[in-house]
Amino acid sequence: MPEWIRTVSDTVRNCGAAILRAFRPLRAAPHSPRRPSDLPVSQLYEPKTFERRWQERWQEAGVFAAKNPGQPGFDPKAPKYYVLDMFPYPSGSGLHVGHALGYVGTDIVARRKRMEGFNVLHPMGWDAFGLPAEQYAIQTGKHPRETTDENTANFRRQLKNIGLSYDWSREVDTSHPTYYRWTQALFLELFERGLAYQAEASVWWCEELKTVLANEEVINGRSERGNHPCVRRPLKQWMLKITAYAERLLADLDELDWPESIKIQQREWIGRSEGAEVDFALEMPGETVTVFTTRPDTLWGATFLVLSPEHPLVERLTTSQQRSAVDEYVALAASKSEVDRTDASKDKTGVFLGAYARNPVFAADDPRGRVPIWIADYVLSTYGTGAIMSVPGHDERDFEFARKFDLEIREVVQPPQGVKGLADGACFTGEGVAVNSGPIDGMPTKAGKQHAIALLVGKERGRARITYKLRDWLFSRQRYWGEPFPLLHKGDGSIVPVPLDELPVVLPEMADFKPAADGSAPLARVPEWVRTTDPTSGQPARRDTDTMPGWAGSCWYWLRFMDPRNDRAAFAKEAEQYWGPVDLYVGGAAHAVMHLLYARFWHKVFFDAGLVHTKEPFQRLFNQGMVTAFAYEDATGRLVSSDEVEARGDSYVKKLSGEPLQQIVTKMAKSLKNVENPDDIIAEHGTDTFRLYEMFMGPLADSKPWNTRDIPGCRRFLERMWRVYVDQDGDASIRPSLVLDAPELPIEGDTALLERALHKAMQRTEWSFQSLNLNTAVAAFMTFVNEATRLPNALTRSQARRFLQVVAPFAPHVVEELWSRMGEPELACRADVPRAEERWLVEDEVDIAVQVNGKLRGTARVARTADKAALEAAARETATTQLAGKDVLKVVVVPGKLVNFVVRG
RNA sequence: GGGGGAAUGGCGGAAUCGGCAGACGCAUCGGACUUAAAAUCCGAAGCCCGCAAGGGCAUGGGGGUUCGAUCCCCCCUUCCCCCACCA
Repeated sequence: MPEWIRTVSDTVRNCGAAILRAFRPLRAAPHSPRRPSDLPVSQLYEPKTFERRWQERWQEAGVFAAKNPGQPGFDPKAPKYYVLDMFPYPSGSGLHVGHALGYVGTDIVARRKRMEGFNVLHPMGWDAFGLPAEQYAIQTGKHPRETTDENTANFRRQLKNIGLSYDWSREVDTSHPTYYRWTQALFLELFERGLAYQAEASVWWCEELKTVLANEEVINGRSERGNHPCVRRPLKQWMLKITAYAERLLADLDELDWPESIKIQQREWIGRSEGAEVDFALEMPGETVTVFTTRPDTLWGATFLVLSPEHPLVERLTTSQQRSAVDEYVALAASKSEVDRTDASKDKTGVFLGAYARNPVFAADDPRGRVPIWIADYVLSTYGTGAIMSVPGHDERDFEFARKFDLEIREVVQPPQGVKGLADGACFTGEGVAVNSGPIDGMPTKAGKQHAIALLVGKERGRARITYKLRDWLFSRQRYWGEPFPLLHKGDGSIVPVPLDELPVVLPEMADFKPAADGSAPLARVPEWVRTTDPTSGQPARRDTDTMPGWAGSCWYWLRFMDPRNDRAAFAKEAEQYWGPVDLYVGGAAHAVMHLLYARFWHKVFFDAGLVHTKEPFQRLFNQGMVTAFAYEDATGRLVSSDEVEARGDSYVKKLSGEPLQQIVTKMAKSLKNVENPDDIIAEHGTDTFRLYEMFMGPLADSKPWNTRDIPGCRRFLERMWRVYVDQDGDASIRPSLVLDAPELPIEGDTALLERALHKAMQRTEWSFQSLNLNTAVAAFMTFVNEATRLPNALTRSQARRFLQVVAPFAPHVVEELWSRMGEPELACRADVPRAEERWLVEDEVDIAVQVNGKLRGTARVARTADKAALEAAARETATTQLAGKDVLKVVVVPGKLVNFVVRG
């Protein structure tokens, strides 16, 4: 017995007698080639009886399996469309309704594009390597392979439950050797191109996690994952030279169809600034300290230098009188949590080194050129040269510092008229005119910068320089659950890649993969894995024991999806030629910087290597909004768990005490018991209701609260739609007028009314796809069904059929069910999309607004083609009383819209 | 502190171009059906005054442009997100 028949009959068996009556033998059998006539068919909308069945049918028919060029069934005439979700990290807690929002949105787009005739690539996979997976594994005592497999199984089940039209034959798992083999191979591409290097770097170290972290993974001195304190430590680490691509990562943003806010964030992160390096001579012969400044025009106002506490010259420059104070400060800065160090609002601190430097723009005997050297933790060792010249007159931080330590403040830029400057006791940081600046006096800031640089170049004391905030990317971790570096360390200290045909370098099995207390890599504890031979030379070698960070696998996964089972290359060139770039990439704004920047970087390296044919991976990016939740707080502002709250009409009270509560909007949180799981909604209302509600909540891009109370509205819509199709009077599976060979009615009277309504719904649906405000499409469906409910006998088979084609991407299961009941032999998801036609969208008669002085005073019904004079005449009639005794000064007539009388008196 | 986004009934939201504010849904109220309830169907409803006809006020607040502003411009308030000593 086929599975779906069993499902239906099980349901029948399990239900009570009352529900049994709802199941009646099918009578419309001649029109339904797929249905045996003895099959019980429900008259009621019961999604459980058919949703799973249609999901299996799609799977069997392979409707969502995308064909690559050269594969059987590939249609070379069909245009391609690649719609990609940001693939999830498969956490132990599973998907909640917020994740599902974007997935449902892209699924609707993918389904619609397929119906429009595109060859659609819509894949899904798992970003399964990384710290959280390992932490979770350690907590539960299970191997991360095991927990990852359990979690991905759960995610896969949840996603399938939502009826998403992924091509599951392309599923990838970044933690699987068949995938990370190619992550390693592509890393070697970067290595061979000199973009991966080892460096002794001052890096973030997290004692709790026993690993180094990238700058981006540390927020205010605490780890992004787990919120553990972090400190800086010098360690030898693998770095990727993303800074070599800074300029292109910046410039190529312009051509992308991305939200402007994301582009701005990326520009900000790359942080290009133009300026100059200036060499200040030290009082030790031949020694200089180099500073970076964006304002070389203010050199004449530099009254002291500040080095970062970590600056290499600090040790040598400190005089004996200052020694103890400096040592204390340096130690303090090193031990201080970065929370304190990076807090911009805190007081400036610092210590004088006792040493002086010479400002190169002043003559050797000019006292203004002798500047004291300080250290302060507001100067970062990792940006510019780790040292600055302080111009307290024209930089807020320097100003604050100078005031605190009573250092000289000199005005060298005159603010424009009316802007406050030093004369008013304020620091002026804008552009003005140079003063007290010798050769550049009188020059505007822009010209002053150029002249100052030319002057420095002439004296060989400086040069123009472009700096980026973007740093090279710390790419190694001393953890277990990641891609091993495919590199061998030879006895002579050289590092060679593992040959491509020896990949993957598989993670060794380890029972205890906890990080070591000293921070050494867990892989170093597997000597039989570490000790190997270099296949090229036959000499003994040691494997690199670091692993790649969690980001590695997501730096190229969209390319693997194009050709996921290729075992000769990461992806075939022909596959990339055809599918690239991603046409629509949807995910949360949380990845605005890191993932999207890293992915662009790798893609550009591949472009240079001739592996891909586009400069950028993602042509259009769309950020889905956050799904928030309602929460309730009592009079004291304390939040109350959702399961203790009861709705009383418009207000909310605490169940036990009856205490009144205030409804607010927050993030979903376990502690508030307001996290929603799609499984629960689907179990209660069905997949289609869940999908519709996800979209109906509001525009895809907006942040909006989940409200379980609203869900029945979508369910009721589907039930109403069902009743429009399924015979309510007799016991057939469908209204007799809708079956395959039903006579087509002439489009007149009520039927013409429905035709108009249908075209309106089609038009609004088309609009909704442009902005991805799919909520308005759902509203349009509801409006049509309301109309059809009012006029059940006027609905023709053609209209019923076309409506299903429009709804199909949104509520695919119920559409397939009704479609097949109508006798359609093919699957609805393979049908085409009917288009709205202009002739059905224009009305013969329209209501125009009649305004007096811009205020609505009535409406007038006029022919669509009426001319301005006729419109005005009709409007005058409507507004007779309001116009009586008034002077009409002007009449504004907007054909088809309104007439506005401007009157006096 | 900087950047981005937002603010419309009791709630979620709608309103292609500057042209009838509140579509669609939730909650609410009324009616029909029912022994009753549920479900369903039909209907009401922004707020204020009024028996009504009608009028006034309304898209966070204040100004402006316009015959006309949820929409464009300026100022302000609140909320959300991101980044925060980058010289």
